[in-house]
Amino acid sequence: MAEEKGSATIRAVAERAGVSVATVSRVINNPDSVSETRREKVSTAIRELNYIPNPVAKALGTSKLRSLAIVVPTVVNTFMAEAMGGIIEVLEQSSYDALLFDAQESFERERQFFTILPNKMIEAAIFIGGAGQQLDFSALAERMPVALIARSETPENVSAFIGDELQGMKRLVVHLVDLGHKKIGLISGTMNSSDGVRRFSMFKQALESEGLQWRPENCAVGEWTIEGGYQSMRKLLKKSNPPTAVICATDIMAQGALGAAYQSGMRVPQDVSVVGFDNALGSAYLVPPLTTLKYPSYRMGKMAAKSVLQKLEQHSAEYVHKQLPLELLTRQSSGPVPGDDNRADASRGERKR
Amino acid sequence: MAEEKGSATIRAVAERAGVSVATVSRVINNPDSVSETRREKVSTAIRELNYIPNPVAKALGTSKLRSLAIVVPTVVNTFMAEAMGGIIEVLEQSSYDALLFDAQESFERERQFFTILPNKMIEAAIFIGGAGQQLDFSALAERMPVALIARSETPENVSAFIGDELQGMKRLVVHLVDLGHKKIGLISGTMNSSDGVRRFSMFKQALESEGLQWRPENCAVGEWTIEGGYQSMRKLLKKSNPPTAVICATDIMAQGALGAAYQSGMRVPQDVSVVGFDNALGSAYLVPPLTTLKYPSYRMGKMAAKSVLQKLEQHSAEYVHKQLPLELLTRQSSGPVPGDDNRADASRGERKR
DNA sequence: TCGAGTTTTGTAACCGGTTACAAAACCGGT
DNA sequence: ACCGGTTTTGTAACCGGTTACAAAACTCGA
Repeated sequence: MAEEKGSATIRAVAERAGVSVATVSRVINNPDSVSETRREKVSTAIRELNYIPNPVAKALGTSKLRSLAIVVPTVVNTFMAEAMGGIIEVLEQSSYDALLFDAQESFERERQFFTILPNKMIEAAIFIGGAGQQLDFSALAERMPVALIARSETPENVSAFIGDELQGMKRLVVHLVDLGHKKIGLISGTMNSSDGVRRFSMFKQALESEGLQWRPENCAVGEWTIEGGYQSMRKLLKKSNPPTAVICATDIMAQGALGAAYQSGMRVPQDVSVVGFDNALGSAYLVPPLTTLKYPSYRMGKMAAKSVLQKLEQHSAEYVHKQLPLELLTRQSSGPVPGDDNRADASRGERKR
Repeated sequence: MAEEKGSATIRAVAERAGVSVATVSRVINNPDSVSETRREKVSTAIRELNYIPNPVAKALGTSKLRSLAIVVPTVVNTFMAEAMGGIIEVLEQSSYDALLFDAQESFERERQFFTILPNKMIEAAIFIGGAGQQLDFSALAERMPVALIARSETPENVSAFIGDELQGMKRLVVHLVDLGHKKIGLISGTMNSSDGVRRFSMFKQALESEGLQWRPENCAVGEWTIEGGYQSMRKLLKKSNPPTAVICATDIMAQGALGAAYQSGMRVPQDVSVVGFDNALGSAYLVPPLTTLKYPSYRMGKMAAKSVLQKLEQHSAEYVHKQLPLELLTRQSSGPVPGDDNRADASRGERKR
């Protein structure tokens, strides 16, 4: 015989069950400390009154609102979406809710969150990507558990999950070299972001470790968007002697590059190979399907959520710093270098290395 | 000379300023009711102590936590992402935060939110899409302002924003008919969702209004995902006499269909035309660029957020029910029917209608 | 200068929980 | 039946704000 809406107070329950409010509170938070009989009575009263503890009142007492922040540079991006999906899947089985903060691609806003978050009674924060400058997370981490996904910073007092991008970049280069490519280009995001700089230097390293020369004219930078990839590819293709293969810093940008190639009448991979970087949702269904690195964003989301949750319930929990391998997914957007007689060799993967 | 961290209490401020807590509270919430002198003193104290009111304590007093829920069937989807982006952009300039709830494609979970939300001291809710069954929103709407984005339900006491899908579907059909197509297929999501049923019946209506016959063998249903679109397209293409043009219920599915066509060796649009439905992020950069309807998800997100915010600050605000036109974006994935001698005509758009 | 009317201020109760502390109830052993 | 020790229970203070109400401090005209 349920009554009213679910808005009874703990005092009402106490009265109905003929016990004190403290007892009711105990039944809810620590049942074992209450005698069988009373526990029964209280439970019944709770059910009858359809009582649900007010989370805000609870929070005021405990300073814990059971909510955690997800901070993204933009929500309109499949990488973010996947990582968020992972986080949320984990949260779903906890008592925590996720508050979403979107920096709207503004570095300034991103940094503002540092001062906003602690005042919202948020218990933990997970930052995903963000092509912005380096940020000092350790100050924030002193106030709450912090996890970083796909960011380059790794202070001691935060957990961080990132792909092994250098190794990934090397795989990509080796893959293209195996196909006979010598002139390999890069399409990346703007250089005023730490991410851009990072990918760039990794690209150089990877080329060098294959004994190739890095040439500025084979590189183009722009926005971290489809459109950015599109524009960069056009720029590259306009050159008199364009690269025969192009590595894009994200799949999103690779998609733009594919579009640009198509519109310039270049066939992929016959005329030019294009490879991406994070296996965005849908990359397998592009035309042609994109050769890329599988960046385990969903999995990292889960790991990050688990790590902060653990830290939350057990303050002594360890910080996790994990660098995950990136797996090469060979699909159709990469092929033998045009006009290479060894083509057959290459495609059979018979080259050395 | 700021002190400590931003965790002073209102009593501390009151003491420092030599006034009562009530006065401090007034300075913050209703400055005009306080005399010039005291207001000054209090403001200074606030600044000096770096005081920021505790939102939870405030919420306990006012029953308002200044947070609102975004409910999505899944967060890993560009349509959702864009709508969320719109919502968040609006929220950013308000004092509200967004809590994210992901039903994980489970109808059961989606419905659970109805009972969860009211108990979280959430002040409003925005539901985006959701290919689930019809839900009764009016009960929830009695407890808080509710806005619906791209859902078919339209109770009186909620605000709802949806594209004019029937008209959109007709445009698509007309476009294809203009290109000479007679055998037009549909790829849609499962029929146990209201969305699926809706798109399906609209498709029939649209065909009929063009004097075409609806044929079950030209239709395929599956998951509302890329993979679903891929599978459905394969099914369609395997038929002995497949449709010459296929309408997909979402761009996501269309992307899968494009992939399937490519892998079956069919050229788009030379061998088969494929069109989508919501101009997902990136559809313009697919190969070939996808002809589709621009579904203004970002804009709807903004509208929805504005409407609940308005309702929140002014209880008498009107509910908004808006049906937005869907604009046809003609790109390269649709072309004249194969082997049509009138091809030239059609592509010049000289056919009647 | 007084006092009615208006504005500003302070006191204290309240929102709905948690929890320290003390009191009450219970336990088994002599 | 009594005792010390353990477990269960209740009282009341507290978290950090808001706000009703009454008191205090200002108006300004007679």
